Amino acid sequence: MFQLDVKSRKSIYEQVVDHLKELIMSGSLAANDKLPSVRELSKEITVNPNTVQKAYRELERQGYVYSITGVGTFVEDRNKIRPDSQALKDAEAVLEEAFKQLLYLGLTYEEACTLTVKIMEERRPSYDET
Amino acid sequence: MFQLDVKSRKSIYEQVVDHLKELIMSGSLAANDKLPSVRELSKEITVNPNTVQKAYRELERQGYVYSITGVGTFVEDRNKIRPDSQALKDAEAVLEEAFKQLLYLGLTYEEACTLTVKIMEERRPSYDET
DNA sequence: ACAGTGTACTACTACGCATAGTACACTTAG
DNA sequence: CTAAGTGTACTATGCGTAGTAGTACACTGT
Repeated sequence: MFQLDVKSRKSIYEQVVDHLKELIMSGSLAANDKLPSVRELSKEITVNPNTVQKAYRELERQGYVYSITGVGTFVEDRNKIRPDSQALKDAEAVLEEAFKQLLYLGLTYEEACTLTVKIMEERRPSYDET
Repeated sequence: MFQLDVKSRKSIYEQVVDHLKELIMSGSLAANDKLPSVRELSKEITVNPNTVQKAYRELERQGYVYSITGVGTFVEDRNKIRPDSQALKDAEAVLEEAFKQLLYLGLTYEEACTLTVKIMEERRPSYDET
């Protein structure tokens, strides 16, 4: 389903959350698709079932999936996912921080902007709109 | 000198590093300015001297300051600071990740771009070039 | 009935952060 | 020279989080 990066500063469950978010928001996983069960995915990516469950719980909390006891975990309709205002603020802060880091490294303002625009351009075709 | 955010996910020494980087790269601290001593700064922001020393050591490793035993720690000429290629790659990765997070939240590509540009604009006048 | 599912615990380990304390070499001011 | 202040380098300890391991229970569908 996806690969984990052991060298990442991100914890495993965070990586799982982000990977699944990407699959959902890019349309690779359609609404009401069934995710692998906690035990199944844990075997596939060789981590503890608890770690996967923690990721699923977080995804449900944020509204990306819904779970039915005894049945499975399913993808929420991505058109129903509205930007949570607090999460958006957090994401903005991370973005601003990242941009500042470029300046701290010694790049000029113009260089940093050029680089940022380049990164945005590279993400352009990946996300189709409905 | 600056304030710490106890609620931040960032560790204290990382916050110290980033704050000092900002002061250096923005010109608030001039080349060869003396930083507070390890013990002095630790008292001011009420943290352990070891924590401040860890931050100073990291800043020296990255080339932002230089230390002289028995004398103090001083600001490096910010024009001499060249973007370290590995650090630049890391910063790019963080930036890309942050941009992706905007899309995961349900923003359209255009909305995410607009927001990013806005954040860039807000940082424009802060950094004077030499 | 049974297998598979989500869910919820406890216990344990490993690791990084931060604190606390000590020590040493060096420099500068007196 | 002496003393205070500086950077530097350790050890030890407490703490929180992540991850693993194991178990248990309620529910669903065949």
